Amino acid sequence: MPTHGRVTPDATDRGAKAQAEGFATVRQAHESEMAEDYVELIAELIELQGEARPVDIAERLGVKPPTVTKNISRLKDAGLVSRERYRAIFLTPAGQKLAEACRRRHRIVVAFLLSLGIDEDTAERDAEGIEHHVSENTLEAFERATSRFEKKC
Amino acid sequence: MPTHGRVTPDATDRGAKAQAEGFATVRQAHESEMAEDYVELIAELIELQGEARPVDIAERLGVKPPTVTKNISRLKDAGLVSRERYRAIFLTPAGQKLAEACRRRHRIVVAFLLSLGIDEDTAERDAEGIEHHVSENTLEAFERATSRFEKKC
DNA sequence: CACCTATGTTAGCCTTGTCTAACTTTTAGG
DNA sequence: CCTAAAAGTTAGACAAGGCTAACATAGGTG
Repeated sequence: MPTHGRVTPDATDRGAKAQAEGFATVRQAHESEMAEDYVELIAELIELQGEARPVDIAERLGVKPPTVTKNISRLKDAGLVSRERYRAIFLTPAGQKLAEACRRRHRIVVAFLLSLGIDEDTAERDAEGIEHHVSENTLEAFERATSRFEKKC
Repeated sequence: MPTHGRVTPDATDRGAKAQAEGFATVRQAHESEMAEDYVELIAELIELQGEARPVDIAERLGVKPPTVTKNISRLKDAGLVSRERYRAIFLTPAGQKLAEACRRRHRIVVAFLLSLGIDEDTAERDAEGIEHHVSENTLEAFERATSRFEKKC
């Protein structure tokens, strides 16, 4: 018997273990967020301007240039970007693949929020945070729901 | 005229400044995540077992006890919990208020995901990450959409 | 009531991601 | 082609949030 005032889990308690796994998932997502945000932005900049330079990345991320230098070198170690000192940044095949997945996810989340009637600024802002925590499962549900809403259902 | 191969922002570019603000918002959300997760869980444990003890918090968060000790002392500094050494943890009025807001948000996000046809485990998991990045605006849209779906619209 | 085990804390380390200050390289203009 | 400004890097600091190892306390039980 439990020592304290502990009771059998009731209906609202999905169990400590499941909950712990959920939090672990969130912590893991946080670890890949930096990489995802960078490659997504790099892909965007290459599309927009032909190349991604640290100064632009810093401006759009709202961080200072040294932060970008340090993080880019981490991405290089991770095999996501290729780059030589003082030159523009490019994505490796692995980086391109990740960027494409992130951009797809981002597009789906934004489109879904817009279909809910949320204004564009809010949709973009919230999507930036939400996208890293959406499972493939949920993403597909978003896609289905978006078209349902678009059909004025 | 821009120096490089830079072009006038096209339709898909919402501007560097807006984008930077979005990322700043996400970074700010990350700073309050720890506090929100803890107070939410503490409230849950108090409801479930009458008190919140570090060992249970650690188990449910999936972290080790020393991590809980350190973070609880941060929350105490922030005025969200009250507690004496070696005793159970309780929420201050400020902590209770925050916990209530978090639990409401959590409930809304979960209910919304469920209404989309997502299974319970996935809904709980994704909600854990998503809830910290949902603006009040979006939260209200979720509420509206949930009832729309429940009406089998 | 003394002690063993659970629980809790302290100390110290690590990684991530941010910053400022100072230095280096590139590059555009005269 | 030389030089100043813009861009990039390095060095070093710091806070957050994890961890392990070792120590401290509280409380139920023999």
